[in-house]
Amino acid sequence: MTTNQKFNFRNYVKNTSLTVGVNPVIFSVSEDKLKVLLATFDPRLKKSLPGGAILKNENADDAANRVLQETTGLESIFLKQFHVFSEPDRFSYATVYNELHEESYKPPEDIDIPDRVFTIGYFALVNFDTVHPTGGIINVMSEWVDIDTIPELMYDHNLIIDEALSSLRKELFFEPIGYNLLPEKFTMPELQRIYEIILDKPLTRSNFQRKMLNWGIYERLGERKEGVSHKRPFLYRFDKERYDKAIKTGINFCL
Amino acid sequence: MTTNQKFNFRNYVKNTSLTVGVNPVIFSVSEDKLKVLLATFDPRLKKSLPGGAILKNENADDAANRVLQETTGLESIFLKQFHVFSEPDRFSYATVYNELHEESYKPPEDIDIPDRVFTIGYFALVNFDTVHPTGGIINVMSEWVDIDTIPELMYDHNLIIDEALSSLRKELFFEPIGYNLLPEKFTMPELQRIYEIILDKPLTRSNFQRKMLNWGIYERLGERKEGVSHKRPFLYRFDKERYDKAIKTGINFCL
DNA sequence: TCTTCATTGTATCGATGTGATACAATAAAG
DNA sequence: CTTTATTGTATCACATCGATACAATGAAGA
Repeated sequence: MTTNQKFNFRNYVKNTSLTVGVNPVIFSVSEDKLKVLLATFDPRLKKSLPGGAILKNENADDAANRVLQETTGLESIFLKQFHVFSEPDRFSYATVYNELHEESYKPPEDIDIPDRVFTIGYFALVNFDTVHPTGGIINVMSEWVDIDTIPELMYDHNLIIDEALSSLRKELFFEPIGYNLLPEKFTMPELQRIYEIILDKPLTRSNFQRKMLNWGIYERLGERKEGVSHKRPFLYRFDKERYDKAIKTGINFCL
Repeated sequence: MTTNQKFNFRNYVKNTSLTVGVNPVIFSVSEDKLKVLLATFDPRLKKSLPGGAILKNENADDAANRVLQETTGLESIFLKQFHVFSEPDRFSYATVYNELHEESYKPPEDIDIPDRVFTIGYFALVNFDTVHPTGGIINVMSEWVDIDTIPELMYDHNLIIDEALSSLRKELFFEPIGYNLLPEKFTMPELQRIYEIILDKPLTRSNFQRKMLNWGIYERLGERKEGVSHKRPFLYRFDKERYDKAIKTGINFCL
């Protein structure tokens, strides 16, 4: 235990102009593909993730939920913070202006433009069919893009998506979150496709079904799926009560 | 794909005075207990985690490493970001001044004091014996405290420690990080105690040993531990090459 | 020197879980 | 009525797991 010089506020280097924002990576599955919602800020620029600054009275989760709501119209869906991106030069409005080929960049004098922006990465899971993408507040429009064909994005947003996907895969080991990508009622084969698409590898059908049933967190409904040209699969629903009970007795969701 | 109003910088609410910092939760094991390094900023105040602001040319990892170095003298040890704490009112210098019972708080006029501080939580694993705690730059001193007897801390630092411990436990499933708490050469019973202490539950000795050997990431050295009044256990060392190989072929580190 | 005692390395047993395969049931399409 | 694709479930061989047993060992104590 050693004693040091006394703290002095002057030792802090103040970042003169700083913003902290959020960037949700919004995943969905459609047409057998994992998709991410990308935003267009200006058609002349590269695409980017949806995002926004954290406002005065918000915490980070509030901000992420707000951006999600603005962008997808959805509330209270699966949303999880996964990483902060903090490189000093990760963000600069000068870059944006240069890409717009506006005459040499000079910051507007009556507006505060941050020198530095931290962003907190979130990943969200939504059911494709319930979303009607809008541009939110700050973007012109947004659209779903296959995870395999993501173009070069603004700032470090390609990195953010990579990290989001790997965090999503990790999270599958701790929480059975796949059902968030499906409608309320779903079949086992549908759930299996979700896992196969996220993990990008095939799973054995009978073993997958056995494991899901053993978890005991899905309620088999009386009905079966209609309109299929073969044996009709059962419909299931995620059962929060059974899930809580399973958690208490200690279950692991490894595949 | 819908079109929205054009982005306007004025829609951003600028946080007039903002700091982003880091708070490493530094874990070690000693005397069969999991310990956390706590700092004292002023003896009249509650204790807190070590921490500091992210400087102009640093990213978050740089800052966390710097604080760790300032506090423990150690470099390049296990350090991992786990969560951002962002409540609007989580931090206020006014509170600090009030606790000091200084006459009604008035911010110093020549110094920038942030209205709001975000902090990025890190957890670190260090070998107790190699650390000689100092107060770092901003604290008077620091000391090890048992995880079971953490007192009420400043700000939201109790919450940060709780989250750090649960993140540490999660991480054990993905990476065999326990050895970071031990000296370079260690025995299997020593490693088992680390896991038992972190997970706070007993493990069966023979099965633990079998599993560790099956992972094939620890090299058994020729020597055995000396000076024990019973059969001398083998010494092992974490083998980075074997670890990388095991990762490639896909291993899971569940206990 | 001999005995005691705590601890370690390893083998083994039955129970449980896993991957792979098989097969009957079923519902629309032809 | 047959064909075809898919589903629910059973089963087999094998791996892994928890629990127990036991010989080996090295210092401490008699």
